[in-house]
Amino acid sequence: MSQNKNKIPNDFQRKGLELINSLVSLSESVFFLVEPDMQHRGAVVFDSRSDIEKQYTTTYGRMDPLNPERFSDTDDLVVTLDSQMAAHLLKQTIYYQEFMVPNNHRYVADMFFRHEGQIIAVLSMLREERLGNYSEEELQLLRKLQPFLEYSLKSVYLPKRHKERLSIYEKYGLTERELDVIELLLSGTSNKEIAVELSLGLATVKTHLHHIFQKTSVQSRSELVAKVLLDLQS
Amino acid sequence: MSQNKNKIPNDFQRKGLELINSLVSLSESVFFLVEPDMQHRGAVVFDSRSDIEKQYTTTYGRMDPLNPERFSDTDDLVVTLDSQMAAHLLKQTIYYQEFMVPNNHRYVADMFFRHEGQIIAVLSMLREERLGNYSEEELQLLRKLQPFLEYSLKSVYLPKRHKERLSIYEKYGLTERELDVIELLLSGTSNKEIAVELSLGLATVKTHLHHIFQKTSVQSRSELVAKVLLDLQS
DNA sequence: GTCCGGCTCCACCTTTTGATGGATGCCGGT
DNA sequence: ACCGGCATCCATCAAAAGGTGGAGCCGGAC
Repeated sequence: MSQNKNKIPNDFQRKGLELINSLVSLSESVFFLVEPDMQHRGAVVFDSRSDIEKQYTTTYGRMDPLNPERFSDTDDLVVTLDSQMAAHLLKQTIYYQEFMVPNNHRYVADMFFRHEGQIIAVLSMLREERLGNYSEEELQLLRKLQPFLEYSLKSVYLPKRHKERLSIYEKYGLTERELDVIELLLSGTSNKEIAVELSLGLATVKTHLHHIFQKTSVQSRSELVAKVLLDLQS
Repeated sequence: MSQNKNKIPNDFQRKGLELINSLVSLSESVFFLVEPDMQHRGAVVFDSRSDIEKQYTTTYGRMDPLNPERFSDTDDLVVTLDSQMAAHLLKQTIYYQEFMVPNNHRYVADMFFRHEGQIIAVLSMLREERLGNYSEEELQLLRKLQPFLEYSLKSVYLPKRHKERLSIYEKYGLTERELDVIELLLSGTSNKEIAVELSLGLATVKTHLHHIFQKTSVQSRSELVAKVLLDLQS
């Protein structure tokens, strides 16, 4: 229904999705970052129920024929599911039966973004049956879009994110993990959501948070958000 | 001990206090706005326990010989307590005995800021006995500082505050009272503190907040802070 | 090897927040 | 005179957040 219901920053991902969706018909699309350890991060979903992403992350991601781990060594810009596997074989897989069918997906194309050979982000485009498969023209268009998106991602978004983490680190001496937590916190994410996003226990999130509160001398998450957001913009 | 422990924006007040404290010796100082209904608002305290301000607001403010209500019709820039009342009389007052003595205050000078004849803010300067009374030279210095502080207050800080309220109002259609609440919320204030600051019941704060959440479509205060703060800076 | 910091998790508890469904008085417009 | 929006307040409940004092594991420093 509505555009999406996602976290506040990640503007880059949202704008990118808007662009793609304005150029090709999709029933759904997802833009996520890939950490060096291949964990997905900060998924922004366009036009979709949000629990689908959790499903994917927890259970089905590892079965995905388009899992970015399988494309680290290639230099494909855009890959369709059907190019990887014959339709009749695909339809026999658990991945197709238990994940794609229930979510009404039939055709998939993934756009990969790389840095020094490593995949750092993926823009996943999903179509239900009635939209038909991606045409060669559409794939060509997508492949032309990829370089600029990759350029922006690497020259604008990632440096900005890195700069913010660095700035917080320098000011408050937070550890890497605490920075992961505060980054999500600053976009208004709840403890439970942070736990899911970082694959942590709720207790662990609270512990990190407690340390963050001490290091920044605040008494609550909203005071923290207010304080740090003002720090960052000045 | 530490500089102060106050709410995040109010930078103007803090900077003003820093200036004053760098020029004259004070044991404590407070900068607050005065609403049209003469309620004090957004007090920023320099070097002090913070509950003193609550004490003043709830109980002793109305007895204060330097209460701004008494100076609406004057054009005094800086007024000392001793200029209003002979020392031996002052020492007999409940205000002196129950408020000033326990808080270790002896000398007071208030700097008033007016707009169209109405007092809109007060910078209150407090000294313990050992610092001695304000000298005529110090008062002259303070009277020279007043015009620039008043200029900055009226030309920079208040318009900025007004602009922010207006911008939030236009975007989300909040009511006046809801704007009061969100303003404090955005500086990381808890519900209880908001209730005290606005002289409201906790229940009322929650009600306003609930309405704000609906109008801004967020599910929690920290998400609201993140969202609105980003709105404002862009 | 030992020690320490960082990361993870746990149980237990209190406080705060948020949701719900009321109630009242006020004011301004129709 | 009535209605709607606003502001105020209430009780009750559930969920989330936060504090405390642990524990185990790891990897690097000493």
